[in-house]
Amino acid sequence: MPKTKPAPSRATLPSTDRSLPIALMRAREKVMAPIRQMLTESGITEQQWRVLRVLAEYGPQDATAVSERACLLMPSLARIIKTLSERGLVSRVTDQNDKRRQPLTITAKGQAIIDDNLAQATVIVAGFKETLGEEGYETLLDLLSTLEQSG
Amino acid sequence: MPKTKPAPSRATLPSTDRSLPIALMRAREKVMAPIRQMLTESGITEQQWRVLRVLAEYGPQDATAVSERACLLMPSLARIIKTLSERGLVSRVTDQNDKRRQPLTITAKGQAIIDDNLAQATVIVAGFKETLGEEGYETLLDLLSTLEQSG
DNA sequence: AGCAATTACTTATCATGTTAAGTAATCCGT
DNA sequence: ACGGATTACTTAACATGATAAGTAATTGCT
Repeated sequence: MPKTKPAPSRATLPSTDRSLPIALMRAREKVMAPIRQMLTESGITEQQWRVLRVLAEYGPQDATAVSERACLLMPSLARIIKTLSERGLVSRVTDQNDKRRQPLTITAKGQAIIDDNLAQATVIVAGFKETLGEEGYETLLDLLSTLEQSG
Repeated sequence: MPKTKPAPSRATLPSTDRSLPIALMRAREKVMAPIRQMLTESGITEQQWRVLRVLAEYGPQDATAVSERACLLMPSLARIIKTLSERGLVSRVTDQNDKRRQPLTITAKGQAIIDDNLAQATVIVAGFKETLGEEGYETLLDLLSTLEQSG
């Protein structure tokens, strides 16, 4: 970050350097960088990875559930599912009890991607955990959780 | 979040519910939601707002500096600047000492948007600060900062 | 001076974020 | 049974995220 003159602005702006939204963004950026790099080698994006992980963790479920768990908006998810489906990483069928729903299932091919990357992903996250220390790590997750559930 | 069956996965996945990347994303989402809503009424996006804020806070500077401060990749920023420039919210000229550089300046019209929204933005952030408490808030920023500067 | 390496940006391409609107199926109260 | 909500997605349109490649100006080494 280049250091130039102070602030010629009229009002007293809360510095962007100490801005919560930006701090959250930078931290996330830092954490995701190595994970994204890992996933690139498997030919999938971070969001596709989240979808596969949710399906692997919670089992077959419809798009709305995946949306909440993977933190993806439905329009994005619709596109992602289409891609993953075409590539044979997930499969979907129409629920005959409620034809609006289309339960998703991870395929063996999709599970293989999880299996191939899980260990390394765990190591990466462990690295950050070590950076913050066990206590700091838990504190951070708690604070983030508090934020998320506020309002 | 719907609660279904546990995990039929082969390996022991670290639960996405306690995943650092996802927690960061959800928290950011929560914080930005009201800010985005506010900005929508001014007809600008969250990213455009960050660019204007950085220019207001640090004064005229070229795109690379804005990129780092506003946490935007250069390709995204190039498009945003084009838009903001066309709308007359920022102006850019070619630096005659180094014709590669194009220092950016916020216009009066751009500054007006900052002035119109600054107070409300401050209130919104103050709300989250209150949620976490003064101590928790500072702790959170410190932990995020530690993360960002690690590695 | 001369040329490779670097810097500051731009363009291209594909994937996602975001909001709004649309569609089909299901639910619900009367 | 029937029509107005609601639900589970899908499409559309525009802006941004991310990687790669391209361009022009500048730097630095010989």
